[in-house]
Parts: sequence; C-alpha cells; structure tokens
Amino acid sequence: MATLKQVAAHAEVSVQTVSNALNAPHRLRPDTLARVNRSIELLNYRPNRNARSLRTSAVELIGYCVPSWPNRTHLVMDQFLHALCAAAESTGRHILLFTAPPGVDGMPVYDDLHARRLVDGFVLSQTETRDPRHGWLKEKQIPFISFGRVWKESTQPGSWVDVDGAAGTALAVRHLHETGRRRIAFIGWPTTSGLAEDRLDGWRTACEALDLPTNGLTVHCPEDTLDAGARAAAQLLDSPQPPDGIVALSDILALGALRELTRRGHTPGVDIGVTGFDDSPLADVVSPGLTSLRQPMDDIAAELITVLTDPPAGPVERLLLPELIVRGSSAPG
Amino acid sequence: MATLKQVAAHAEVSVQTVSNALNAPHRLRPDTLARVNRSIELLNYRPNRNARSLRTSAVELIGYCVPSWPNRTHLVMDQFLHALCAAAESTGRHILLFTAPPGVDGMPVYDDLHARRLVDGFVLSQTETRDPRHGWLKEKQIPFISFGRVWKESTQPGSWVDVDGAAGTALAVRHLHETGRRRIAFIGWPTTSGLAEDRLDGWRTACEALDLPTNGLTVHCPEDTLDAGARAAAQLLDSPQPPDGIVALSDILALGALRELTRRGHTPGVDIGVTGFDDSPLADVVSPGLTSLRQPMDDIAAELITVLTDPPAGPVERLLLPELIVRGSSAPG
DNA sequence: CTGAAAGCGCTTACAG
DNA sequence: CTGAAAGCGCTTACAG
Repeated sequence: MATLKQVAAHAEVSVQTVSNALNAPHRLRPDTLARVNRSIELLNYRPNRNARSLRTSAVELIGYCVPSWPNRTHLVMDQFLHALCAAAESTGRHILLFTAPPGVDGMPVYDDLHARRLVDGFVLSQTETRDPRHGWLKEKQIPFISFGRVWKESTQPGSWVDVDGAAGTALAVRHLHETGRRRIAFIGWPTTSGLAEDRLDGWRTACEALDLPTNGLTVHCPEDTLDAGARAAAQLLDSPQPPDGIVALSDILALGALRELTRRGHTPGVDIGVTGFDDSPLADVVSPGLTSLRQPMDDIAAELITVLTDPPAGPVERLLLPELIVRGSSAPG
Repeated sequence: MATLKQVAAHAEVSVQTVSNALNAPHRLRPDTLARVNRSIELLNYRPNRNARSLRTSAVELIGYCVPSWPNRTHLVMDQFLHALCAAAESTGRHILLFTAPPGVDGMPVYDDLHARRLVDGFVLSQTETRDPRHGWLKEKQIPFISFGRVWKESTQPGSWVDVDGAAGTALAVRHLHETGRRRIAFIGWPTTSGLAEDRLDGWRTACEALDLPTNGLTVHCPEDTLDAGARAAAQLLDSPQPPDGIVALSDILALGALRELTRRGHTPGVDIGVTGFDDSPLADVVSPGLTSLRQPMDDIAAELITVLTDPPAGPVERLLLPELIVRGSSAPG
C-alpha cells in the first residue's frame, strides 16, 4: 500500500501538499494539484483511515445496536439498515453494528465503544416507553440521535426523529372513508405502549372529524400475531354493528384480520377495507395486497445522520409523515 | 480521556509497562500489575483503538454488505446479523455495515474499504449462483469468508460455510414419513438456482430412500410469494393423486400452501403435513404454527468469524445441518 | 502557494 | 522484569 510519503516523493512535493490536495485542493496551484493527483492515481493511493482518525480524533463511524427480541418481529429492519448505511455513506461515514443488553444494562457497552473511539456517536432505535438510554448518553455527553420517541416522559433528552403514527392512521381512516366506508374499526395494542396510543389517537381523531362512530370499534391485542389479528377481526364482525373498514396498528395484525375475513367468505377490498402499518415485505406478497403505511426510510435515515453529524444548536424533534401505499385490501383494482 | 502516558505517570511506570499490563500481563510482576491496574481503574482508562490499529494495522472490523433486493424478503436477517455481531464481539471485533451495487460493480467498494483500512476483511452472504465476488476478492488477496456457496462452478474461491439444504429437506421428508405421510410433494423454485436444486435433491433422495413416490409431486414457483405457494398447493391438490405431505423450499411458499389448504377446508397437521424452511418469525406467528427448518445461526456466525479471523492453511468448506422445528402444521398438538 | 516539524496514542523489538 | 526510542500514516498550525 502506498503512503502519503511515497506519493509526495513521486510527485516531488511535500507530504503536506499531498494532504492538502486531498483535503483542501483549493490551496494548491492547479498544475501542482494535477501533478499530485496523477501520482495518487498512479500509485493507487488510499489514505489510511486509522492514521487520519488518530490525528483528527473522529472515526466517522456511527454505532447501531442490532436489536434482538425473540418476541417481536422486525420486518423492515433490512430496509432501515440499508437506508441508514446509504445516508451515512453519503457523508463519508459508516455504520458499526454491535450488540448490547437491553435497557440500562447495555449502557456500559455504548460507553466503551465511544471511549475506545470505535464510534463517534450512536443512532438509537426501537425506543421503549421510558427508554433510559437517552438520559444516560446525554449525561455522559456521548453524541446520539433517536429514531423514535421516549413516550410518556415530559421531556426527552436529545434530538429525535420519528414517524407520525397518528397522522398515519388518520390518513388510513380518510382513505377508507373516501372509498365509501362508514364504520371504521381500529385493531391495536394495549395503550401501555406510547406508539399504540399514538396510532389509536390518530384513528379516533380522524373518525370524529368525519363524524364517524368510534364506540365499540376498538380491539386491543395482547400480542402482535396473525392469530391475535384474526381474533380481533372475528370479535368486530360478531358485534351487533360490524365495521366495513379496519385500520390495524401493524401489518401482522392486518394480515390476521384479512385471513379471518377471507375465512368467513368476505372479500377484502370489496366488502370491507383493511389497512396495515409499516408496508413490510409481506404486504406485497399476499393477495389481495395489503394497503399499508410506509415509513419514509430514506428521509428518516438522512435526517438521523444529518442531525447526528452536524447537530444544530438546540435539540431537533422531527416528525415525518408516513405514506399510504394503496393495494387491493382497501381498493379493489 | 486518559492516555497510556497518564496512566504510566500515575502508576509510576513506563508506558510500555502499562501497554504490557493490557496486552501481555504475564510479563509483569504481580505487584506491578496490580499497581498498574489500579491506576487504569482509577483513571478509567480505555485504550484508543485508532492508535492501536495504526500501529498493528489491524482494525478488528469486518465488513458486511447490507443486502437490498426489493424482490426478495429476508426474514431472518436480523437473526443473522445479531449472531454475526455476537460472534465478532466474542473475538473483540465488530461488524462494519456498508452498501454496494450487486455483483462485480460493487467490488471497488469492497476494495476501497479494505485499502483505506476500514476493515480487515469481509463476510459475504446472499451468494448468487456464479457470484463473481469471491474470485475478485481472492485475486486481490482481500480476506473474506462466504456464507453460502457459489453454485454451479467446479471450484469455489476461498472458504465457505453453508447450511446443508439437501439434508434439511431430507429431514423434513423423514419427519413427515414418521408421522404417517406417504405421498410427499415438494414446492420449490426453478432449478436455475443452486439453492433450489440442492433442496429439491434432498427431498428426492429421501423419498427414494423411503420408497416414496416422487413423480408428479414437484411444483416450481416462479416467485417466492404466498400466492405462488397457494397456487402450487392448489395444483397438487387438484392432481389425480394429491399428496398428504408438502415440503416447501421456503416459509413463504409453505405459508401460501397452508392458506390454500385452510381455504379448502383441510386441517394442516391433520389431513396433510406441511414444512417450510428458515424458521422465520412468521412460522411461529401463524396458527397452526409452521414446522420449519432452522438454520443454526449462532454456529454459522461463529464458524464464519473463526475461519475469517484465524484462517487455517487450506480453504474451509463447512456444511452445517439445519434443525427441524416441529409445530402444528405437521404434527397436531 | 509550499514545506519542515510536531504530534495524535499506541505497540514493538531491543537493551539493560 | 522494566524502560528509552522508534515509528505506524496521517493532519495541523506555523513559517517562509
């Protein structure tokens, strides 16, 4: 591997000039720059990142803890990671993956990675209600940005980016209303989860704004499984006034509901409209396709990286709108 | 942040001794070691990784290209990444994520990451039939290990670890046979894919060994969707001699088959046994649960990291057995 | 616009 | 068992 010194010798300039050619080309005379660049090209020179980082004390690496809950499926993780990597790379950075115990027990791992200068900072995701990580990192003055809110706290330490779940479910309600639905139900999780509460709120607010009923039209599923979604749909359909639309908090619940509808001889998209949340790969793989709210992963990732690497003075709190991807489950083609 | 020098001053030894306390503690007298360790503790010293890497020219970082095909769903990626991270961490290493164009177009990205010393080597996965990356990296003498084989080539450059798909489907056939099935069908992909051919072979070999029929019992689906699986199942059920067992190449195909069976009033696990492949999160979230072949992710990851970081003299070619996770779709509880 | 020098924080032979 | 010195490959004021 060629070094700066070798390039300098080859181009007959000092190492400093080569360094400048790379990092501040405007400081060089055009002909010098051209000569140096030719040598760089010829020797196939690539600056050693470690040497640079040692000098500048910036590693251009962002830590991300790879989530692991056996209990919950993360169907869009590959999309998120891809977007995050791409956003980081557009600023010359990369993502360093690591594992850590959940909650506060994992914080020494974060601290260690930062102290040893393996990373400059962290992207937090899969935030929990009352997530302790944000306060801990802020306290230690370790740079971080959160994808997702710490729910049910008066103030959240640090900056965050999130998807507006309430706006999403409201979008779904309005879409179902536009396609003729008048009794739109909500299938969610228990409202101990801030995220569940948020999406429920969006549904309720939108229904009320459209003068649609909400009473007796909510089911809270204890778990995020197809069966739970199916049972919730069954419960709604067995009620005295069954719904003609269903907004589900997740794609899994929505798919469960679709299964129950089909089992009972209903035609999703015709008799009843159904929407999910996340636009997971499954939404496009079932038939009819599942109408679902897509999180704008590229925008989220870009915002996360921007705020983390080039933080403005105050904390950033940014809510992005999900996009409704309409498929057969809500609008027969 | 404390440096080696500060620790040395505090412990009243040379920096070399502190370095030895960390990297070769046996070289120190016990009392010196204790004194140095006390200072390290007190000053909360953490060695700067960049300085170390610059000196040793090993970054302890392993590159992994985050896959992105809009067309295929990777339902177990989070499991794989978690296992890979954990395995890397058990050797003091971490995973660096990056994006690259598929195939040979992406190779300059690999080269660059290695040349700039952002990574020591690569873990390749999502290998394609005739994947060009292996030969390219080998040519450039860039360390790598492959999770997955490069099919349909006489010899594969470099070491690889893979799951024995044929052994897996054979396992599934024998399981269905033991639970009383006598006509076991196979739902797969076109055999242009080496992986598809492998799993088909395992089914055929096992059937023949058990004197079970194979004629007219295979369907090749053009895509990996629920609908394709459902259509394949329909085709099999409509044949003159329908099967009483189905081995599917993927969980998605298996789930599609299950849907079709249920739609027709069959009870999976009772009338007919069905198995999938990958034990994706969905297998456990449907009802009845889907019997599926789990890839031993922890073993795979450990083997990948071991071979990459501590390569034996010759190339390693290691085939690991998947494990059959039995659920209701093949054996009613 | 260009260059000589110091230094980032470690590790590694080597000498004592 | 311990220490003085060189050096990994860069960047950054600073001087010319």
